[in-house]
Amino acid sequence: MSATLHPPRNSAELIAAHGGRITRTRLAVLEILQSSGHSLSHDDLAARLSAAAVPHDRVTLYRTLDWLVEQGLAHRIKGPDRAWRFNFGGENAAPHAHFHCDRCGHVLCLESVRPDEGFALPEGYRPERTELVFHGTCADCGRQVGRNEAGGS
Amino acid sequence: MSATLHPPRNSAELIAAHGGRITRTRLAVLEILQSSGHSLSHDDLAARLSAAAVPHDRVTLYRTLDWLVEQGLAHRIKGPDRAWRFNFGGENAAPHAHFHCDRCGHVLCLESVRPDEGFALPEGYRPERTELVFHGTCADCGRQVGRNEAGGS
DNA sequence: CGCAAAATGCTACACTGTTGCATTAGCATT
DNA sequence: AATGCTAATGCAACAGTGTAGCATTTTGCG
Repeated sequence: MSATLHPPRNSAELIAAHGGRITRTRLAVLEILQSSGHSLSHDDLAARLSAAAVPHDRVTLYRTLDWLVEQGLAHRIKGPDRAWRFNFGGENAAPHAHFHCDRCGHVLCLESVRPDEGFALPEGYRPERTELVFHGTCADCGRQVGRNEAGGS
Repeated sequence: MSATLHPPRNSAELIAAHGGRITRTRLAVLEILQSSGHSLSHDDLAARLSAAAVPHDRVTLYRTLDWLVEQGLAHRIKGPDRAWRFNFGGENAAPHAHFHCDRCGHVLCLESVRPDEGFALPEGYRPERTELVFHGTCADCGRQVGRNEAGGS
């Protein structure tokens, strides 16, 4: 949001730039999100924190995620199940579609697909936000399937 | 499914035609769904059953809804919250978009809007099903807002 | 350092949905 | 109408996801 010549680069700077205090959980979560290729659920995050031996509390993790989303440092996405997914960024993210892979379960952002196409809604409806989600096989899983089929398993 | 000249009309016939036993809960749920103008959650249904003095059990209601969906007699839709919505039909329903009204909270089917438009996904993605949901103000609520604003509240 | 506010870590709870299992009831058949 | 098989129910218990309240700790600042 600020027009500094040196925007914050690392997690600690990012947090501070948003007026938040730098804490163990915020740092770790931000870094995990930044390094993940796809969105992560609360549960995924908790597992990775444990794996990294970062002590944490369920509730604090929920609150940390809420805060990151509030600050525009993370992006909250619906998953195929009842749990939210989170990924890094969102600050400068334009509306985009998502992809739920039926094979690996990952939820991916399709930045290149805009849901704002001109749909003709019935008279009287006033849409303000459009959610577009594809379900199927993602690029990674598609490659694996192709390989297996080619191999003639 | 069957090509009879006299397709089942009432709830009991519908249930029987699908090889199910005719029970209190199934009858009541089907009738409530048929007479509702918008989709209903498990909780909505439970409330209406209570209002109609139809004794019922939480679990049985869940199972009844599962069965109706399985049989194509009902249609299961995601809501804005974590709860599913259900509406009558689905048997001969083509894929269509949905509308979540931010004002009244209703979830509506937009049968006229098809999500199968030609979106250009990145290389390798194989979509099999597309979910298209609009969030905003529905036609009913839009009318009310218009009236209030015109009245100069 | 010392302080105030922010953030944490508990515990407890709410909501949505599922599982297992003994019991009941629908319905086809006698 | 009675019988019997099995679908369907009702109950209790549990699982996953998320929230509320509140005392305690930590952070960052002056």
